Amino acid sequence: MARNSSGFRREILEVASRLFAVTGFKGTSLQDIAGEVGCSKAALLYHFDGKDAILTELLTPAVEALAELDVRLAGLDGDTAVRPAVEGFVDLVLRFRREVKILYDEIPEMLRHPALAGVLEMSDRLVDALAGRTADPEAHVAALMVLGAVPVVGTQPVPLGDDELRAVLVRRALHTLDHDDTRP
Amino acid sequence: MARNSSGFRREILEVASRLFAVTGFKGTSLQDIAGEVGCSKAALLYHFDGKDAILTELLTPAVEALAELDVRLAGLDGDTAVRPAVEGFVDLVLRFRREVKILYDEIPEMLRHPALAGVLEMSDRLVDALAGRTADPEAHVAALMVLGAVPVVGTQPVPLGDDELRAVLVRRALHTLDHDDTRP
DNA sequence: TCAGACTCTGACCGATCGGCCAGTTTGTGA
DNA sequence: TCACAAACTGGCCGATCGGTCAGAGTCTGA
Repeated sequence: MARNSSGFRREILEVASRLFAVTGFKGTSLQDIAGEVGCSKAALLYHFDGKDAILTELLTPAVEALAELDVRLAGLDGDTAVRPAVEGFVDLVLRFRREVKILYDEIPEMLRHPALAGVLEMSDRLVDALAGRTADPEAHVAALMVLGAVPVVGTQPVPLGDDELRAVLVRRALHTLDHDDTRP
Repeated sequence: MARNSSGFRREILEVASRLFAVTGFKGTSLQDIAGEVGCSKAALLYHFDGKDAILTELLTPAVEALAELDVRLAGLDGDTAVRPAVEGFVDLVLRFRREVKILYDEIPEMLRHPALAGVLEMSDRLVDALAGRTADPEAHVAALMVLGAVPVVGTQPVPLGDDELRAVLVRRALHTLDHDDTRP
C-alpha cells in the first residue's frame, strides 16, 4: 500500500471540493483532480465508484443538514417559523460554504467568457453603489444580498405581473438596504 | 436558399437561449440545438462562427445594458446612487431574465443529481417557512430574496468574522422579511 | 519466507463534443 | 436558360471525457 487509505480519500475529497467550487463539476475532469492530488486518474476510480460518487460524498452532509432543518421547521407554523428558518438557513449556508459554492459553480466559469468581460468589475461597482458608497461592512453585506436576491426572484416563477413584481422588488430591495421609500 | 436567413438566425438564437437556460451552456450541445431547430449541426456553424459565438450574441445586449447602468451610476455619489442602482438593477434583471438564467444555468442541472434529490422540494418548503406560511405574494418575494441573498453573501469574501457575518446576515434577512428582532 | 490481499499505474476503450470540408440542392439575377 | 452564389447536408476529424483492465509494486499475516 502506498498511502494511508482513508487519509488519501480525504485528500481526494478536499482537492475535488476545491476544484469543483472554482471550475464547476462539469468543468473539472478526473484528470484535473488526479493532477492536483498527484496520482493517476485510475487511482481516483479505485477509491471512488466514479466522478458522481465523489460529488455525492461531498454533498451528502450538506443535504442531510438541510433535511434536518426541513424536519425541524415542519413542526412550526406561521410567524413562529420565520426566525428559526432564517437562523437555520444562514447557519447551513455558512457551515457548508464550499458545498453551496459548488451549486453556483458555473457562474465564475461563465464570467470568464469573453462575452462577459468586465461584468465582474461592473458588479463590484454596482455593489458599491447599492451600499451607498460607504465602507460599512453591514451595508456591504446588504448590498451583496440584493445582488443575489434580485436575480433569483427574477428568474423564478412568481404570481405577480411584471410591473407589480418590479415594484415589489424595488421596494423590498430598498428596505433591505435601509433606504425605504419616503416619497408618497 | 432553404430559409429566410435572418429569421433562421433568430430562431437559432431563440432555441439556444431556451436550452442554455435549462440545461446550461456546457450541458447543451450543438446537436441538441440543431435537433430542436430541425436542421443539421453544420447549418448552425454556417450561421455562427461557433458555439461561443452563439452565446456571445445572446449575452451581448444584456452586458451592454449593464455597462450603461455602470456609467450612469458612476456619476452619482453616496446615498444618491442607491435608488437608481436598485431600480436599474431590477429593471436589468427583469428585462434580461433568460440571459440571467443562463448565468445560473448549472443549478437546475445540478439539482437533478441523485445526491441532491429532494433539495428542490425542501427549498420550496423553506421559502414557505421564510414567508411565514402566508399566501401574500410580497412575503413570498421577500422569502425568495432571502433564499437567493444568503448563499451569495456566504460564498463571497466579506470583511467580517464568521460570528459577525452570521449575526449581520440573520439581522438583515429578518429585516427583509419584516421580522426585525425586537428582543434586547 | 512466501502467498495473497491491497494499492496503484499506464494503456486503452467507447462515447461525445466542437468544428471542418467536399459536395449537393436551391434560389436568383443576367 | 444558365452560371453563380447562398444555404445546407452527411461524413469525418482530433480532442477530451469517464471509465475499464491487466499487471506491477508493496505491505502483511501466517
